[in-house]
Order: sequence, then C-alpha cells, then structure tokens
Amino acid sequence: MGSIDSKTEEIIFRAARKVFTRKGFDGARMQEIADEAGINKALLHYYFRNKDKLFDRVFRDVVKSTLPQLIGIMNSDMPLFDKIRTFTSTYIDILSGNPEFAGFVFHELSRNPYRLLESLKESGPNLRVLENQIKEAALSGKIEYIPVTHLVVNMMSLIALPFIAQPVIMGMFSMNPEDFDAFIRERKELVPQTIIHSIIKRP
Amino acid sequence: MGSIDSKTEEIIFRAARKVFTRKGFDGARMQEIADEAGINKALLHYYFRNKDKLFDRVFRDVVKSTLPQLIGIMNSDMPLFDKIRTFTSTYIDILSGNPEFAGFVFHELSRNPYRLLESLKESGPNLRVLENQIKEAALSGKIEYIPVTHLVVNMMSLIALPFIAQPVIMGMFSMNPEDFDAFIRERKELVPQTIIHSIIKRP
DNA sequence: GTCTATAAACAGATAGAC
DNA sequence: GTCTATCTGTTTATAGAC
Repeated sequence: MGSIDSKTEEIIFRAARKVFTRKGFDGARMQEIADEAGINKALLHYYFRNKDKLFDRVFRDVVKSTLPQLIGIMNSDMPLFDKIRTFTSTYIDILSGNPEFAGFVFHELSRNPYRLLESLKESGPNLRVLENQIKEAALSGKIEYIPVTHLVVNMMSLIALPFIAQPVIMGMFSMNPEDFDAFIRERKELVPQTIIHSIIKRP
Repeated sequence: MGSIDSKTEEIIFRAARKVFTRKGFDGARMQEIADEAGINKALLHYYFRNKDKLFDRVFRDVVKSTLPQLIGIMNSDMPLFDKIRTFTSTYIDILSGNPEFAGFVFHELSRNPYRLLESLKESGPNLRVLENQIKEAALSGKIEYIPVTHLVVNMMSLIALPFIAQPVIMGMFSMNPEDFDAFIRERKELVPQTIIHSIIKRP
C-alpha cells in the first residue's frame, strides 16, 4: 500500500507533486497535472481514483521525504552545537532543492490540521533527547537555559521562513534569483551562529 | 477610489476579509462570503464586480493595515536595540490579533508575485536608516556586523513563522490554544533577546 | 439596493471505444 | 492501459423583478 508500481503511475505522481506543491490543493487542477504528466485527465482517475487521494499521497510523500531526516538528527546523540549545525544545514539543503515544500506543508496543514495527526505522529520527534541536552548544557554553565519548544521553533523559523517569504524578500531587497540563492547559502553559516550566540553563556 | 461608502459594502468587505484570509483566494467561495455577510451572493457582484476585484481590495487592505506601522518603526530614529524590541512587540501584537495574516500574505504573494510590486512598493521600507545604525553600532564596537537583509529576515522569521506553523507547533508540542497563546507571549521577550544576543559584542 | 432565478463556464469524475 | 466524449456538480457571474 502506498507504493508506486508502473512507469506511468510514477510520471503522474511526480507531475502531481509538482503542481500540488506549487499551487496547493485548492489551486491545483487535475487538467494541469495531466498536462504536466503529458497524459490524459482520465488516467489520473484510473491510477489514483480522485483528487483527494492523489493529494493525500503527495502530501505524505513530501512529509516522508523530509521529516525523518530531520527527526533522525534531532534524536541522535550528537553534541548540542553539532546538532544545531547539522540540523540547519540539512534542512536548508532540503528546502533549497524544494523551495515550495515549506509553504506547501504549513499552508495545507492550516487548511486541514487533521492530516497532521496522521502524517506527523507516524514519525513523531522525540523531544526528550534534545531537552536533556539543553538541561545538561545549562547546568554545566555552557549555555543559558531555553525551553526546547522555543529552540526548535527558532531554528524552524530562521530556516523555513525565508523560503516561504521568497517573493517578499526578493522584492524588498531587490534581489534576483541568484542573489536569493547566495542569500540562502549565507544562512547555512549564519543561522547556527545566530542560534548558538543566542544561548551560549557569556564569560 | 478604494474607500468604503455604504454600510452594506462595509459588512461585505469585512466578511470577504475574514474568508479570504482564512481560505486564501483559491479556497474562498463567493457563497461563503455572502453567508458570512448575511446577504445575497448577487450583492457581492453589485458592490465589487467580481471575485478578483474583491480579493484585490482585501489584500491591499491587509497590507495597508500592517506594513506602514512596521515600516514606521524601521524608519524611525529610535536606537537600534529599542527598534528591535518595538518592532517585535508591534509585529507580534498585530499577528496575535490576526493570526492568519502572515500565512495569507506570504501564500498569496507566491501565488501571484506581481501584486507585491504594487502593494509593497507603494510604502516601501527605507533600509538605509537601519543599515546606517548597524554600521555605526558595529564601528563603535557595540555589535558584530550583520547585513541588514539577514537582520530583517531573522526578525521576520522568528516573529511570523510561529503563526504560519501554528498547527504544526500545537501538534508537535501537544499544546492547546491557551498554551499556544502563552507561547507567543513568551516570544515577545525572547525574540528581541535572541536577536540582540546574536549580534551584541562579547567582552 | 436587494432579492430570485438562471445563464455560462469550469472542474472533477465516469462511460465506453480502442 | 490509454484515449475521447460526456455527465454531473459546482462556482462565478448576470438578468430582471421588486
């Protein structure tokens, strides 16, 4: 269940992912997906029954292709600062390759939060690990204590929002696409620095 | 041009803003707006001609009701750290009152970036002021230099993303709506702290 | 100005030939 | 499996009565 068997199915699925992640469920058209796949509209229904089911598969695929990597890093026994750097670098790489993913996931989740429960909790992050690292580092005087919630949200924010706000940023700072790419690359260094500076204990 | 004259027009407009900001252009239905306004569908067209024009008015209204305040703070002659604190506090207050605004604006702008040029550049921010403050503070050894772009994006990110990711955050950390409100209130202190700690010069 | 009724266009889904 | 043709329901938009 949930696997891709035939060649055509694969082509359709990729087309659907492209259109859905760009336009969202409401903005996507079955016709556009068919065009993108170079096949007929009827085939979409032959392979995926209806728009909802096709979307569901796409949404799960997007989540599955990104979350586990990030959760893996979060749950690892890497030292705290390394974890922050690796998480940032990996997350930015993922979103650089798929700039629409962040906006897509957040938008669809506020449209229909139920899906979250399934797709997120299937591979839910274990915050205990990170929480203990923070407490330990705080007790040893290495960092200022910060609740896990805020640390995680701060990282997510600094990493994901620039992609969601890409047109705003490009407009506001008169950037072209190359400028924006460079800007994102700079953030691979800057974001971990920002996070670490904000919690590290001063002498 | 662009002003609201009659009572009914005002009621319709508020209903439209509510529905559009929640569902987005593609997800919004003229019927739902009519229902929300307690009037008939035909009246929407009588007052606003079509869906596109109604949406345009709403989008501009949302931008106009938020951006100028933030730009005003950015362009003021407030000291740098005060500016960071005031900007954060004001922005969070705006979004607390209208949690859908951030997701709405960013989503619609990536759907149709043209609108940005008009709505954003009408009251474009003057980054020179902030840029000079950063340079001055860096030269006087008060802070580590940071490009304006990154400083502004960092603030925007830490403030806006939590609202966009609200369902994710509530799911991930098992929060109820009250928990989330408290979480956001905490950020009014935490975000400026994070930003300032990340740039302030260590002894 | 506000309504009901209806037109016109669109989008998702199915039937049936090949 | 893949196509064309078509149906059904939805959604925007207009006509016209009051």
